[in-house]
Amino acid sequence: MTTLGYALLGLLAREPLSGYDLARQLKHPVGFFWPARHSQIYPELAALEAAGLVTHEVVEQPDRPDKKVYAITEQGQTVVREWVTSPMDVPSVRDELVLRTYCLWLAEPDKLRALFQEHAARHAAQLAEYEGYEHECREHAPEALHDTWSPLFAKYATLRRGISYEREYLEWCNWVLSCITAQDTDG
Amino acid sequence: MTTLGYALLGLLAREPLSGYDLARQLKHPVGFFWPARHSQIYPELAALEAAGLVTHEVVEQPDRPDKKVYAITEQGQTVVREWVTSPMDVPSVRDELVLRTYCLWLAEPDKLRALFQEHAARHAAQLAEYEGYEHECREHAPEALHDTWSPLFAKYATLRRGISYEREYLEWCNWVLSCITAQDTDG
DNA sequence: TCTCACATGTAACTAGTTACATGATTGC
DNA sequence: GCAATCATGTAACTAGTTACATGTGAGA
Repeated sequence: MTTLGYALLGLLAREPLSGYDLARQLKHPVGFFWPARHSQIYPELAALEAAGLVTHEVVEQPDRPDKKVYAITEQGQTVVREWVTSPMDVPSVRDELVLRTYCLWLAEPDKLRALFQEHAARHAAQLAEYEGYEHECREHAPEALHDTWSPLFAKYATLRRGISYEREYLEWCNWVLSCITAQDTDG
Repeated sequence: MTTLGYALLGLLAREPLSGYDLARQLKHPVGFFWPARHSQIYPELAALEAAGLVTHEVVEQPDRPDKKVYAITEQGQTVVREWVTSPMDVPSVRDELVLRTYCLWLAEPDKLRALFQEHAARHAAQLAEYEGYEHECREHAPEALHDTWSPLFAKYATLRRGISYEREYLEWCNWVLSCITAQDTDG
């Protein structure tokens, strides 16, 4: 089993979805922490079905092309439930901006400032998007936030992580900017 | 050029190193944001040399096996300097713990608590390590922190990022723990 | 003698990306 | 007629991981 396989099972444990819908969810909002393209999703679904973890039925749509709607099986539910709390190896984080920061002393000051300004803007935008989702969550289902074992709380918890991650990243970008701007005339 | 190639050039822009030394640095401290194994590093060095970005000389050591010490060329310096501020596509972040969090409603409460306790401990340990490096940095070369275009400031800047990242992650783990512990009897 | 750190490589595999490929239906 | 969204697939490539492979020298 690949991690993507578990990701798909996790989504299908909430509701039956087509490959297309799964691809959409793996862009927003799940895609913020586990993105995947359709070219990876379709073969993975076939593998999950071969393993007996999901089934599909073809749903005919009058106004749109037919689709295959996948549903999780009993066995699939067992597998995903076990996975959630199974031992995890230390994840490897790769961040190209931090790598570039390690080499920042080589760069031209003006271009460097532009780079960090761009990233600050990106993270500010992402933060705003997460905060929008969080607001929706609070408005739409405030009771879910108190039921820790509801799917909605799980979504809320990932949003909290996204928000604090982006806020922290943004603050760091601004700190770097303040450092490299203070020494404007040195470069 | 791969990102690893630039990472190696960035390290060699600071000082000449052997493949073995590069591998060590790509575990600690650079490895915290761009890990790589020796099996990837040695072929990459050969590619960089073929492209004229680095050269090597064999250094004989009386007490240890001979080694190839790589040095960056003029051309290599130009390439790495350009790269630092070149346009960057939006990086894709994959975090399996956040993915699992999205599925946390499926899990057994006790096991889930254990999972988050383990991760909280990991991030606390990583935070302590970064803070140790930062302390060293401050003690050893306090003047570097005021010279934004020194290699030491660049290192310090990545450390600041590591520290705030780990602190934020740790806080989030503890927040999740407080949520799932408050509802102890529900599961 | 055995283990550890130093030192350098190759081979096989896996996950993920990019590109290729097809086709329905709606709205401009 | 053309572009956009919905819908599903395959092929080729790239980066990264795991495993295989070899050898030196120091110290216990």
